[in-house]
Amino acid sequence: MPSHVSKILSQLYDKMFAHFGPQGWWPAETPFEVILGAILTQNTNWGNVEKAITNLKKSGVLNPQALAKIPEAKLALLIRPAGYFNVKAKRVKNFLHFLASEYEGSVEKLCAEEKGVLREKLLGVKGIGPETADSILLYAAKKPVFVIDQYTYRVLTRHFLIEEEADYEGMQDFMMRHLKEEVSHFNEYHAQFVMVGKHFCRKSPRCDECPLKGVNW
DNA sequence: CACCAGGCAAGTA
DNA sequence: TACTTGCATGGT
Repeated sequence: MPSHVSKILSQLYDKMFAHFGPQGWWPAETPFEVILGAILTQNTNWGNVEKAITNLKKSGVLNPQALAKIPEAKLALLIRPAGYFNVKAKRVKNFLHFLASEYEGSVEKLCAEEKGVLREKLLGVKGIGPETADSILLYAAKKPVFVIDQYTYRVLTRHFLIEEEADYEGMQDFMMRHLKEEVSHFNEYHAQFVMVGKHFCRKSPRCDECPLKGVNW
């Protein structure tokens, strides 16, 4: 028996999906690329991340082994278009050290780790916070985890589905409590939140044109 | 020109 | 504990 909130969330999803169509996240060719993208896109436009990824690919270092060998300063120059390149170079290096020491440098082994254990271990890496960890869990390791971001917060608060004071864990609990635990659905739902957030629910919202306008509950 | 972008850690009081 | 600040490029 679906709860009232579950029905609302289902309506929201249907409206967004009808407007934007399937997003097919994450836009990457390999799980390792997903992980790098998750770190590089922190507070950064995805287009800039793509430039950085392209640089890594052209330099032939878009794999854990090659990337671990190049100096941090060199890495920073390659990812320069993604912004915050010095901090992000360190964060990528932190992750690579973690991958080497905990999973013998194997992304496949990392992805085979149990969900809760992996989440805690990822959060132990300096530079990987809740959103980055959950993006890795969902989009690289295919674990059923709902990713929360600023757009999620804006949509949920502006539609009075959660309180303004809600934190990351609170929003994640809310979503996961009311949705069927399914990787493909968590994947697409989060992507739809980002799309509606980008186009209609910014700091200067276009609520009158938003596909979520007129959802009745 | 101002504002924004798929966060996080470190510093301050 | 609860705020604030630094990090930085590139598109609109």
